[in-house]
Amino acid sequence: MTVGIKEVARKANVSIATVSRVLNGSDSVKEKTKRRVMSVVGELNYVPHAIGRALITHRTNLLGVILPDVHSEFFSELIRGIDQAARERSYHIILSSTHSNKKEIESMLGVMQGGHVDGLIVMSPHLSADGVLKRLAPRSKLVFVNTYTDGNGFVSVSIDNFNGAFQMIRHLVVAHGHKRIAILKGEESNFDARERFNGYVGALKKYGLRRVLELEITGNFTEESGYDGMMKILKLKTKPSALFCANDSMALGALRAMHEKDIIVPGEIALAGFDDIPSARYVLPALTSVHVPIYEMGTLAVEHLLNGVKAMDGMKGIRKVLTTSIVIRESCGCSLKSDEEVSEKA
Amino acid sequence: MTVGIKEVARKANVSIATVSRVLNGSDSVKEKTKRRVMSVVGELNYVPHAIGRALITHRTNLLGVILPDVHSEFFSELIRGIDQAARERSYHIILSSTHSNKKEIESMLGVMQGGHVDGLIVMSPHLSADGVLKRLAPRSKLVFVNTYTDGNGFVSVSIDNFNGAFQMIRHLVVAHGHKRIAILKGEESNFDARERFNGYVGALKKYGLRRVLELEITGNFTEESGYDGMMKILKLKTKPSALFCANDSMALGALRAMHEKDIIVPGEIALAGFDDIPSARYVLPALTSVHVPIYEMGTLAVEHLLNGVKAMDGMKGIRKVLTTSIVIRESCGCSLKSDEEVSEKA
DNA sequence: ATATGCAATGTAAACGTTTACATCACATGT
DNA sequence: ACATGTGATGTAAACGTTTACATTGCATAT
Repeated sequence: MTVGIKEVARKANVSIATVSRVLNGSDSVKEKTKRRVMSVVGELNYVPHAIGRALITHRTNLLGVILPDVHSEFFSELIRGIDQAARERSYHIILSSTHSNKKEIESMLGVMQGGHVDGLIVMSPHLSADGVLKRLAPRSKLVFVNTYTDGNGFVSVSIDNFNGAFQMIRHLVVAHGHKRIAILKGEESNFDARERFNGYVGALKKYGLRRVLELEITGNFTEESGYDGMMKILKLKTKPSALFCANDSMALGALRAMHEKDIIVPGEIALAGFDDIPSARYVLPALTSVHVPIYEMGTLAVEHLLNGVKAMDGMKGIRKVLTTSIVIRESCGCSLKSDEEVSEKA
Repeated sequence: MTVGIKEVARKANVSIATVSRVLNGSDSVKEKTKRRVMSVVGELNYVPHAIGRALITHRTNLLGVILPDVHSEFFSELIRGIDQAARERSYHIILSSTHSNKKEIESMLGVMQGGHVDGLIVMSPHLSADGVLKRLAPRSKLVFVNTYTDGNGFVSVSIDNFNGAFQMIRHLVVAHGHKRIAILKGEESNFDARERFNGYVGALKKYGLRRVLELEITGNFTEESGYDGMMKILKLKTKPSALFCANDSMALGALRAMHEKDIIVPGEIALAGFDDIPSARYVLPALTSVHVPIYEMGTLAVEHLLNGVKAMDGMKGIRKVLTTSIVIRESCGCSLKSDEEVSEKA
């Protein structure tokens, strides 16, 4: 039905080999022939058949991306980064999201082994790399994003959850003098959540504060659970003077709860989040948060996938951790203080 | 390198044809043989090579999705819907976003003609369907999302921008008695923006209000442009009593501007948006907006693509318009009124 | 015993390319 | 005139499947 290389060849009075050579910008083909072929190609509106080509070249120029059911902002930024970097190298991405369980991930890995993609980017916050990938052919090109790679020989890109949380607590302590800081953390099974919690604990320790178990509430990264968690906190006899939420969605929920109960933020309780989602700057008071370079994480993953091929073979592994930065807005109480006090760097 | 059908065949003492039949759940193959083959398949961890298969079946089980650089919430919801529906039919999607110009879209169409995908979903708010697709092979399976399909014979799914806007204006007029309603519209080239503006104009006319040119400000759907637009409005000698923004991002910007200038919302100026993004419910006052069923639009697009194949051949075309609904929150002033007054339905 | 039919399996072509190798025409050096 | 080299092009195998068609073996009917 569609026009193939043969028709082009016939119409241009050459063999299909020559047509192929022209199309692949080969070295040795006479300029005149080249022009003749190209003219026929244009005339017939011929487009090489990617599948036929892929079969013999073993390259599809497709990258697989496997994501969990991740919140919207994170999702779109990551994809944007990946897609952009991929397209610059004339790759396209084949996407599969909302994967929460092993089964689904493995099904996607099937697509991969099936030769449909040249490489794979996997984000699996609940499953460790080793756990999922026992069966994957070792030669596969693969990079993990924000995934716990317990074994070695993996390539991974992630953000520095620990330090982001650490610095935020540090800020609450040294810039504002908080001593009773609650945390709304995520689920234990979530890699990001764990690390952020560790950062919180680490900072407490570092600055001589004791952990108080009743101030450690577990949510599940949804706005809803943030609201619920805050309600629990507000029932405490001695309330915290500050609350750190392991992501912004929960912080938004907590904020809603506090509005409802007429708690003044940051006057009575200071608030800080993590992720720096767009809404963070539009709520009142504007939310102080930890900014994470999601887009960059995406582009970096692609770059590693497409450049660092040998690195994988060597069983060495690469682990790139992108640095986070805290962005100060109103909810932590900085607007209440003099500029001088606020500007505590590093 | 990887294990192929031949090795399976050899190890199971059958021909590759039989292996193929077993794998495709064919009718006639003896139960015993079937088991033997499957056991070898498991043992060798064999996965059929998708490319080889696609070459002869002419099906890749891949759907192409071409999106413009669309705002994050819309983006992720749409993808979620598409991906979900696709996976239910064991398709995967190959995604290409941030396409703003014709060139990029056509490049993606190349991938399509190249046989890599079985169908295509295209969202192109700035380019009309006819305009873009002159060159596409007519047999291609293709559905448009939120795109102006001026010609016929296209399949499209979109949201009812006109009625969403219309109803919102209607609400502002009949429930709150506004007579001087400003609009912050989007760019003329944007299909959604045009329709929403038309809805605004239509409602004005219907309720006997006159258009006032100085109340029609053009933005570009960004928060920034909403802020700027609002600043312009605030410079007017006689300000509007209400403002309708063609999307929520601009409404958020406008809200920020009003906060800054100490304008009370909705007391002095009522506000309404369009899209019902998540932030809408977290800002203060919570934003009244038009809800759009993005997820459903995605699933519907896939269903049309995969079911309504013949419909396309018939040059008839299908045009599905999803209905929108207004969601009342605080920014329009409803919380100030009695429940009775508010509950004006239909 | 031979023919007939059916169920199970095998053989080989086809899908649309790329590419190693072969061929060809021609110019150059002798 | 002949060998040789070179640049341009053609031939055919290969990639990993599916599937139309051929073949085989066996049971049943005659």
